[in-house]
Amino acid sequence: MIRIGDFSKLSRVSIKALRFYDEMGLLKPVSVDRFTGYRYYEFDQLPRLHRILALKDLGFSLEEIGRLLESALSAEQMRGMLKLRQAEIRQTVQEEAERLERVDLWLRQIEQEDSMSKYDVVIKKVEPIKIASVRGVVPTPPQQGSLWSELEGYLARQRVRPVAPCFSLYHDDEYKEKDWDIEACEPIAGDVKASERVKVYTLPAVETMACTIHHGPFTTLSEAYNAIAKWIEANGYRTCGPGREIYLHVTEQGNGMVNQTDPETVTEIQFPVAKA
Amino acid sequence: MIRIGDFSKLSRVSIKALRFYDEMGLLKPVSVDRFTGYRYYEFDQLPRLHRILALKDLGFSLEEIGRLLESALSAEQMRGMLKLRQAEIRQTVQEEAERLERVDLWLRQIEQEDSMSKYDVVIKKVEPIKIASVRGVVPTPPQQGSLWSELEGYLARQRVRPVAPCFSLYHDDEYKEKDWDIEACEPIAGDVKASERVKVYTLPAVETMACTIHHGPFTTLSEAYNAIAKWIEANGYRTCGPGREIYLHVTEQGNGMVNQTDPETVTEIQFPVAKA
DNA sequence: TATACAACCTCCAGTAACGGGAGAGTCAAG
DNA sequence: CTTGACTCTCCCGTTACTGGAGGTTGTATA
Repeated sequence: MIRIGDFSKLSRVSIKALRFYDEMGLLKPVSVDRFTGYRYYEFDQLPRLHRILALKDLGFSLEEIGRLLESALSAEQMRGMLKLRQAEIRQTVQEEAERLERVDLWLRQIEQEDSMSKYDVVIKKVEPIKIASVRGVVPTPPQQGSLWSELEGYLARQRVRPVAPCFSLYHDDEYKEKDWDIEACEPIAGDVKASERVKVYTLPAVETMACTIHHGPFTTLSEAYNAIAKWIEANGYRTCGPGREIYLHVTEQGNGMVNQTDPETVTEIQFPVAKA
Repeated sequence: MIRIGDFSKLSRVSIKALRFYDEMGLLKPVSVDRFTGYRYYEFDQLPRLHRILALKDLGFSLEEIGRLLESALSAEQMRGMLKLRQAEIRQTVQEEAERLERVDLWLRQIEQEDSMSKYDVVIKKVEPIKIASVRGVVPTPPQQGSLWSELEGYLARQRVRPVAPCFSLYHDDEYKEKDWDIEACEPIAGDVKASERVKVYTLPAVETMACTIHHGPFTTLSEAYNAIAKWIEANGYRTCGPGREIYLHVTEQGNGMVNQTDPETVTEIQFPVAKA
């Protein structure tokens, strides 16, 4: 019978931890004085404690260790837990390696530009979204006004209100000098009739969407595109669908046209991506 | 001015998180209604929030992000933090890779023996320890009794009490058929005079000590040695000093000699190791 | 105008695995 | 009998939030 302090020294496990393992049911003292509450351990409990430490070392949580220590556990079940743990660790290693890549990219950018980039790219998950849209080919992006007039006019006649910021989908895979395939999209709720020109459907969720925010006039939007393209390539992704340009905050000129040069404009650029 | 719910939808950051960032001082709403407490945000706060998310993605804690967002931060300081983070991630990756090795070893052992090994090896840090010792060459380990008689006799005459379990140091690097160089050690406190045969000194701390526990008679101790040797090799370590055999719990026969066959004996085997 | 209901607020509890410390009781030696 | 080392329980703090209770506020509809 040894007291907790000595057992702690023998095992080099802190008293606090031993009490915690007692409470968790991982390692109960062989006896506890009913009046003083003193815990008394035995030497032959050291192997069990050692096993707890070994399993902790493999990264199991104490709860998992509790299950692993149940005597009724077969070698087969143990194998299953270990295989699972193996997969989890592999996952962690990969995630950390990717994170390291991203840190490296930040560092390279600071070296290059001697300052921090204006643009921060993050991966987000995007929910499915129901939209009404008009798609067409226009010479260049700033000339997509006709698509928007068509869409907004239709929705106004149907007395439909948008439920989130509108955005454009850019369907061309490559950069083009002219003739862009653009879809003007307006998120909606409830039932809206489609027409020949106006489609109504739900964009599916995107698990890995690379996103960045541009704060400034549309005329400088290309900087944001450059930054996100660089990020996507440097992090070993590739785009796998049309990019979105979300108009979070725009101002209008008197004539109902969007102000292309307002410096307060806020736009989000999104690209669905996948590991290359 | 947008309310928290809309800001949350725009940024795809939960309301709870936004309130938390407010509380942390990472992202204060541009205005808070003094009477209702409602938080009001602006579109141009999205870039800052995006930066927070990007830094979080690099694995910085919110506190670190707070410091990184201070406008007075130079590119040089930013570089420093990033370099530091880089080193931390590299460390994590390596630790996880080593952990993966250990899981693999467990799995291999289960495959081989179709059950779990009796021995769990863990790395521990061992504090410096002051000892009195007698070192000598004996034919085989079970015949080290003479060393112990000499040491215990001397300590008894000096009226010294041991303060921790006694142990042997095995100074031979390789396995030997006969003539083992063994040091019998007794931890002590306070000042003890040395003699020609009895040395008194402090064993230095060992940062990485591979430890396992043997529960059973001394006659089966070799199993523990086999297990720990296998573990050390499989995990890419090598021994870098004399092994310790710590007698945590022994019983004596009537004649004052240690009982070599008591199944309740508990012994710990330790080897200082370093990455090969 | 009344009312429903969505949105917002603050505060509290819980998460994993303990470490630190308070305040009180216990044990062994001198 | 006293000192000092040891032990007990209980509570708080750690991270980055999530979930929920209980109470306001804002807006849309009947």
